[in-house]
Amino acid sequence: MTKSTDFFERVYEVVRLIPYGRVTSYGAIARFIGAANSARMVGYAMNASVGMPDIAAHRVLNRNGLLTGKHHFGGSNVMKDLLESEGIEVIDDQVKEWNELFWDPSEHLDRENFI
DNA sequence: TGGGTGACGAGTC
DNA sequence: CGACTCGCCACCC
Repeated sequence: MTKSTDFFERVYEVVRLIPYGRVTSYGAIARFIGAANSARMVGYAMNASVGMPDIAAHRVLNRNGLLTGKHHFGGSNVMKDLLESEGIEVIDDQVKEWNELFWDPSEHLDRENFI
C-alpha cells in the first residue's frame, strides 16, 4: 500500500467499504483516494475487478447515477438485479433515489488510511 | 520505450 | 434540453 501500484487497491478498499444498499460515484472515489482528475481510472479499476466477489462494483455508478458499466457485468441486467436486490430502485438504467442513496467516502472514511 | 485505451467528469455548442 | 469535445492518467501491449 501507499504506492502508485496500489491505485487499484485503494479503489477496491473504498468499494469494499460501501455500505449495503448504498451507492457512490467513480469521481467521489477518485477524489477520496487523491486522484481527483482520474475518475476514469476508477472505472478502469472496476473493469479489472470483474471476478472479485468482494468488490461490489455495482454500487459504483457515474455522477448521474447511471449504470454505465452494466455491460461489463457479464449480463445485460445483472448490475440492475444486484442493485434491486439491495433495495435500490433502478429505472431505465438509473438509480431513482440517487441523491438519497449516494454515499460519499470523504464523509464517512478517514482519508489518511488510504493515502 | 512509446502510444493507445477508457465502467468519468466538466465544460461547450 | 441533448449531443459533442476535451482533459485526465494508470494500465496494457
